[in-house]
Amino acid sequence: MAVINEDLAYDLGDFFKIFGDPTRIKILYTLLQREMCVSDLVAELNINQSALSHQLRILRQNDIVKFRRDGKSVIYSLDDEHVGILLRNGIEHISHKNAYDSEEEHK
Amino acid sequence: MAVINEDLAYDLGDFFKIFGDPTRIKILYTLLQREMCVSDLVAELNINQSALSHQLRILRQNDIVKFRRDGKSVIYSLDDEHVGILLRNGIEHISHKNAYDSEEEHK
DNA sequence: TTGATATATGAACAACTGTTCATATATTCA
DNA sequence: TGAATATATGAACAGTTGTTCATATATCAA
Repeated sequence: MAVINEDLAYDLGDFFKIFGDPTRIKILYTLLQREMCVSDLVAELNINQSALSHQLRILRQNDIVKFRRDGKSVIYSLDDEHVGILLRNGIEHISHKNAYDSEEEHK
Repeated sequence: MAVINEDLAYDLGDFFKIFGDPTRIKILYTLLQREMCVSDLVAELNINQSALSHQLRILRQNDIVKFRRDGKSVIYSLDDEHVGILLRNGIEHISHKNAYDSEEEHK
C-alpha cells in the first residue's frame, strides 16, 4: 500500500469534485428519485436553464448521468449505482455532525 | 421527499468539496492506514509544509481529522468512520470506469 | 534564556469554477 | 418551409481555491 498513486489522487479528487457543488447535488438528488427531462428540472429546481445545461454536461462527461432524447425533450437519469450510495453517505455524515452539534449546544 | 432542501444541498456540496482536492485525498488516504505527524506526512507525501498545514486545517475545521500534540509533533488521524467508506466508494467507481474504458478500447 | 525543530497562519497571487447573456442547434407541427 | 419549443454551447466575468513565501507560535534541550 504505502503512498497513494499520484494519478489516483487526482482522479479521486476530480471524482469528488463533481459532487462538490450545490447545483449538481440538487440535480442528482432529484434524479435519484426519478428520471426527468431538462425543462422539468428547470421548473422543479428553480435553476437557470443555461446553468442547468452546463452542469448536466459536466455530469454527462463524467458518466454520472445518462440521457436519451424523447421528441423535443432530453431525459436524464443516473448512470451509476454508486451515486446514490455516495449521496446517502454524505447525508449521513452531515446529519451525525448536526446531531452532535446540537448536543454540544445543551452543555 | 420531492425537492431537496436548499441548505442540505449546500452542506452536501461543501462536504464533498473537501474530498475534491488531490492534496487532501493524499493526506486522507495516508491517514486511513495509520495516524501520522505533520513532518512524516511532509516527508511521505512530498508536499510543501505550509500547503500541508493549510490543508490539515481545512480537514480539522470540517471534523474530518482529529489531532493531538506529542512533544514537538502534532499527530493527525481520521475522525470519522465515513471517510474510509467514502474513499473506497470513490476508488471503486474509478476502477469500474477504467475497467470499462479499457474494455471499450478493445472494440 | 537561547537555539533548534515542528507546526500554524496571513497575505498575495495565479488558476479554476459556476453563472449569466446571447446565440446556436435540434425537433415538432402547421 | 417557417414558427415555436427544448436544449446546448461559447464568451465574459466575478468569486473561490490552493499554493507559496514570509513569519509567528510552540515545545524541547542545553
